[in-house]
Amino acid sequence: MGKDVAELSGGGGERRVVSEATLRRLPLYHRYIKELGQAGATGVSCTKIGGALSLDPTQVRKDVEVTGIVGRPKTGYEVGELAAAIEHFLGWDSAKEGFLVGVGSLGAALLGYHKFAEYGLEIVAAFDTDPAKVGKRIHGKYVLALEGLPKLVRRMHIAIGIITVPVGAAQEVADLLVEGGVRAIWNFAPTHLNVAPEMIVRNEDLYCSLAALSQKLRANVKGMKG
Amino acid sequence: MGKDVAELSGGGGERRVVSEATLRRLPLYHRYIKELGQAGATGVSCTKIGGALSLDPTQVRKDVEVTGIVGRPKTGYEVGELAAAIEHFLGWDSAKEGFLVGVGSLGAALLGYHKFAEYGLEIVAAFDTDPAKVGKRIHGKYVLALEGLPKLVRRMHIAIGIITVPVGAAQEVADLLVEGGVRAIWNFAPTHLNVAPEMIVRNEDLYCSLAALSQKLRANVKGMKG
DNA sequence: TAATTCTCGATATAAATTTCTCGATAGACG
DNA sequence: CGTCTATCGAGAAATTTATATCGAGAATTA
Repeated sequence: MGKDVAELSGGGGERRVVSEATLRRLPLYHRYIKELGQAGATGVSCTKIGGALSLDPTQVRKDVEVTGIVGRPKTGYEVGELAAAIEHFLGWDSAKEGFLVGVGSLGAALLGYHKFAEYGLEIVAAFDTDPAKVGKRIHGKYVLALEGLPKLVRRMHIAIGIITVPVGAAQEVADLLVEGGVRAIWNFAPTHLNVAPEMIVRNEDLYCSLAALSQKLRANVKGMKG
Repeated sequence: MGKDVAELSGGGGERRVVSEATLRRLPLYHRYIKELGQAGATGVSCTKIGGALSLDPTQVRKDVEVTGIVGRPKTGYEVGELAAAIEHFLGWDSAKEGFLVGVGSLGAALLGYHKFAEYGLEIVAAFDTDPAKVGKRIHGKYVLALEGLPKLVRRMHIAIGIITVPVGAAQEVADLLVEGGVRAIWNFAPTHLNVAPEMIVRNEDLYCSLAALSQKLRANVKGMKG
């Protein structure tokens, strides 16, 4: 249940399975080699990437391998090629459209993240129940009433729903998004969503993150005392 | 390098190592049993938790075990006890103070998350370089000039630094926080921070998260086609 | 042109995590 | 009061993930 892996058809038609950990590291590599490219470099090696990001070179190589790119001994990879390979693998070269629901402070902040477009996501509209917000534009995106959500999702073939509503409304919104036919949900509400298992759900739970940090801090203190 | 585990002295003085994955799941359990408690329930079983959160019951049991709590067969755990055990284990019962640096839209949104206090973090002040923001109050928190940051961190014994500045300024801010003596950094800037290895750094990289979602979506489409 | 060095790619090893299996015990029920 | 069921707790197995090792090929240098 809930294996943290993703399947995809590889270049030759065979399928590969990629770990969640790899998926989280690939964007880091991409960002780094982009910087290198802007600095004028043309080649990268896994050793170099690993050194810059405090990671094991072997691991970098394994991660990079899943994109299907092949490097050359001594040289490594060509910066542009590797960047393109990662972009393609992660699906950034085929942007998907998304709706954001819940224009609170976090939702509004996300609407301002215009760089999402570079990462395969274009937020085309926002939704809220607050009449004071409906009809306005925030960071250039129109805020619409929640009622029309499912129909619009279906009509516009929206693939991604972003939930930035309070906990109490999250499940309801998720249901509306699923009803409309989104295939993935990016959930910023700190709660577990009950949706069909084939739905792609990604929980962005700040409290969970904080918990991990908090625990490490506590363990750290105890460790110093003892 | 970078083992994702945390040590802590257990109840009897021995040390346990907890995986990052467990650390991320514990808050989910806590939230669920809190809901149960508010609904009037007094007892929970791992089976029940697992069922509600779509997780394996055995895994829930293993996770819960690290808090040191002991359950009773047939009954499970007492709701209040389990909640308290998780809270203590995660360090939520001993709040740490933090500074937030970078009062952009995301930073301002985080300043409004008053619930952080329940999770062991109290943001006591914010910092920014923008003179138009300095001196104002946002969500009740004062915005101060960046210059005084290290001194104030040291004087007030601030443990946590939250970075919500643009990428270009992140490393610089991290250095200031470290200089002041914070022990943990919660980094929302999409970049790798170079700090001493004993520092606790938690990266909250939305683009990486989005990448994972994007890739799964792409893999999903391919899978359906083929 | 040959030696050297660096890095990829594949294989093997080790570690960690999740899952499974087995008693043991407490509560429910007749 | 005895039987039955559900759940904990602990140990073992299986799966995943990360790390280390080795050989081969390409660029640099002498």
